[in-house]
Amino acid sequence: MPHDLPKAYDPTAIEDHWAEYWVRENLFAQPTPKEGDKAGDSYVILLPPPNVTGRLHMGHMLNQTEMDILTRWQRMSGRRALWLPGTDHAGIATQMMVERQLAEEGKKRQELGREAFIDRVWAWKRHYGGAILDQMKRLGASVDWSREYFTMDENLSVAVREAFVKLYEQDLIYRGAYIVNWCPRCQTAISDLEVVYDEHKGHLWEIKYPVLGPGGKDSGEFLTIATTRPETMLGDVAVAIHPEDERYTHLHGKKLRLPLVNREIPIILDDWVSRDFGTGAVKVTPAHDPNDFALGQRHHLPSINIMDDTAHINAEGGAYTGLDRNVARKKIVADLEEQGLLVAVKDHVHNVGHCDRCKTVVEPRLSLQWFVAVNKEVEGRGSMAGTARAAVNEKKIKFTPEMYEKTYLNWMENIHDWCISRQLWWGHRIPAWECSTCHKVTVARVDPTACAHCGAATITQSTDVLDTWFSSGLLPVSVFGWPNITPENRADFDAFYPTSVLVTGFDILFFWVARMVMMGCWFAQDVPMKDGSPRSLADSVPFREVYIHALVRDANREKMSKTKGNVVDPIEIVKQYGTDAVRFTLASMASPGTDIAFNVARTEGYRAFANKIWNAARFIFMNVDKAAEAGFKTPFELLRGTTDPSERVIDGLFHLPIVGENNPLADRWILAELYRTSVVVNEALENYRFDEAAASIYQFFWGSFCDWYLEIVKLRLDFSKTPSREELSSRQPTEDEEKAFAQNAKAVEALGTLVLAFESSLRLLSPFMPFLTEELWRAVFDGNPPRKSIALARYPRPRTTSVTPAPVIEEMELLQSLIVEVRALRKEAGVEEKAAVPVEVRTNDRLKQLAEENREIVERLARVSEVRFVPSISAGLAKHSTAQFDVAVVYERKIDIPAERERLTKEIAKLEKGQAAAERQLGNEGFLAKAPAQVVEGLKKQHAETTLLLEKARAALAALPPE
RNA sequence: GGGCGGUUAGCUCAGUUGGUUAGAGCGCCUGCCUUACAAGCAGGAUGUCGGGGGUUCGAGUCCCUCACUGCCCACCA
Repeated sequence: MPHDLPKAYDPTAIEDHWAEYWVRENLFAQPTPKEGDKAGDSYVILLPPPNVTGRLHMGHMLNQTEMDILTRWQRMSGRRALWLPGTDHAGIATQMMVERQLAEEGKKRQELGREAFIDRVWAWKRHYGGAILDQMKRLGASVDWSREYFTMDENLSVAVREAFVKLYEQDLIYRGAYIVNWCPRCQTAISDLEVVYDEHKGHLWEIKYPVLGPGGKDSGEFLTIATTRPETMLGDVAVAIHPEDERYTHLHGKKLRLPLVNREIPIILDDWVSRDFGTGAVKVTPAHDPNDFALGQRHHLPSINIMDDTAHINAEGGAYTGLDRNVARKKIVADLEEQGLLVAVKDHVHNVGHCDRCKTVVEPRLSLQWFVAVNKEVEGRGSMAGTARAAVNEKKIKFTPEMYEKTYLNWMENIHDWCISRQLWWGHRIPAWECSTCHKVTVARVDPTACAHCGAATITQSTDVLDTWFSSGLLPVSVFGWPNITPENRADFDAFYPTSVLVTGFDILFFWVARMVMMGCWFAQDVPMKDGSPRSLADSVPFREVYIHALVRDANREKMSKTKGNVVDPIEIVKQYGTDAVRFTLASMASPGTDIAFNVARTEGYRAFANKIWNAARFIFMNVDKAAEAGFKTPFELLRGTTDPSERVIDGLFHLPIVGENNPLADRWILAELYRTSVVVNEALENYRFDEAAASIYQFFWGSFCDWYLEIVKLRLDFSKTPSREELSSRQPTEDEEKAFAQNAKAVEALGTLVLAFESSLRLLSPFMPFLTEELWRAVFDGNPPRKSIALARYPRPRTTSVTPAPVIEEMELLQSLIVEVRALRKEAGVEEKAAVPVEVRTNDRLKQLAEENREIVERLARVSEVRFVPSISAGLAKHSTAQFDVAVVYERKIDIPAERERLTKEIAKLEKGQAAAERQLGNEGFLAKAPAQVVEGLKKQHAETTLLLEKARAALAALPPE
């Protein structure tokens, strides 16, 4: 029995089932279009690939919820929707994970050797790498699993290699010795972006270096330098001072003796030195500081690297060789002090860079690395960064919120060359071979056997791998087949590139978004359009829009972190409240620009919403069953209006329902509200206003459909007196039975609208709450729906957005306000909840007619026994007034005079305030002259109403008997 | 040091190109198990829109300024 629903909605009872069903049936696969396929705009989203090592966190869930809403909405709107999932091999993160595993076995990766280690990582990936995608499946993400990618897949690796070789050929990739950020724990270079700075209370050590006199002997004079990293002095090759620093003019051209090392080093002059900082004299260590490196280049100084890969002092360090950098620092400071060369130790707060991945203090260090020259111009096509700037400047990529456009451009304008080599084992190995004969480098698409320069076979491949972001930066082109775009093999690329929107957090704006724009534009521009014409910048971008969403924080706005222990595990919350409730929470809090303070109180509220929908369904199904028992059509038949299962008929129903002018007010009203809601929701989604869309659906379903429509429709849902078919075949119906038939006709009509409105509401809600709506939608069709999933039905989308059927809504609102006023009066007069009382209404003809036509509704919803239309409300009755009517309940119990006086006094005060404000404006000539006529008219009307209400309220107060 | 946000009800947040007397959810108060739903229904209270100044007929909305707060970028040893 599909209609035998439990009283409370239990998400756990249905979610796993549907999640599995969607995957098993491969419902969201978007196959490669074939020649001759119906053309339709594609809607493509590339899932920002989570790390294979990842576990799903709230940020992922927000990100995925937004993408899923967009994709489901577009798919239901008839577009060729593709949401493409995959994972990132995450070089450092994954290597660390496996190293840790090895450590537990007491092993090191070096013991295994490169090949065995990589095998081990693959094994780890096969075993654990799918965890995060499994979580995604559980959450019902409507991705195309048949296209799932991994950044180290064969085809994607081919793309990486092609990109590297091509950039090398274009002279945009070079190898060089530069200062890079070195993580001694990960033992690799990392890019500037992977360094996070923390404020650190350290020291500024002032050390005096002996000035050498003639003959290279100590002159007895000293030059005092200041440093935060005394251990690097082992690599000093000079001391720099400002050329105009008068304190040191006499030292120009002199030399110093580097303490502890006893190396003779020059004093050099450079404008870069700040005279105000420290002592105005800077030690120069080109191998361990980017500024010093630049100084060294300018002054042609040597670089002395004093540390090994693990930040221990190397052979250059003399007595300190083999010491860890921190130990060396202590020892050096102690030794200097002993020699009387330590002048001062001052407290100093400065920023210290840490490895983003492992939080180890990074060491700026000179090393041989590979770089992408992002600013270098290539003849005829500008630079990579320049192209990426143009894409945004020329609005080929649109950012939401717009302000991120500025952030992006600002970064792109100050961008430096990108260090892409990593000294790791796990990743795409750099396709460069060094020749030990001629020492030149061979870069090739196919593994070479001999040096391209001298022909010698003495070549070895670089041991470095590429930055993970190099491969993920290529994803938008590589997942659709690049670089193998041939006439026979380009359908995916033509259909799906550029992708529609990138949905992501700002934390990877530079890491990933910016790199995709650079690489996407650069490589796609070389792929001609299908008709052979050159590809414009607009068609080269990797995505046409970027939607940047908020960060999910905890309920106290704190950033979630493992160390703080405030991480909310989405899977746990989902188990507790249901996926749909969590999704709805995230959607409704996802207003652009602000972070989300995730609060389970909201989720509780949306679980209640899910329950509300569930119970509305129970109510509807209860009546459907009643109707069926009485021999009326099933909702399936009602919905189709025919049993013809042809596509056209089914398609026809998947819009918004309409009812005729003769249907009761409530029917026309609820469909008008549905229409209005669907206008708002579609528009909100166009603009990534998930919050607005969610709020609008919530308000419609709960506030309009349940609170009003269901209550009203109950009056007509009467199937109880239906004579059976057998009975009727044998005799004429009696008079009572004739009445029952009439009643039944009304009931069937009511049920029809009810089911139509409900079915449409489910579709409207479906992208937000896919599980609940799937379950209920199928139940609407008695388990035999016209589509395999609600996700494949049509999204309610009005044909025009301009039409607002206002009169119906206005009439209904008038009726509602009458009911609300009566309810309030009842409460004030202390009428018992169950008692039905007569009311007196003084009003105009319009409301009188409306109230008479809908008398039953008023009576039921306001618990009224009789509506008396009177020329004026009887004396002694407490009344409420609106601009349209006065109303009072006829109830013998005495008015609570003090309470009534208080209420009226408050009301009068409020009205007076409003009246004064309106009069001030209307008395203002400037306002009358300059404000639009419609605003002035509105205010005049408002003022008239306020004045009327004020008169009524004052009269009512005066009429109150004294206490 | 440079840049970008935020500050609206007890809490979390909406509030479109300035336009009538500023909204929602949660929480709170009162009364109800009214046979879809107590995860519910009905009614109710609640705001110097961070401070100050300006522009305007009109400012939560635009401008200036101050305060508090968050983030991003840079990395002066």
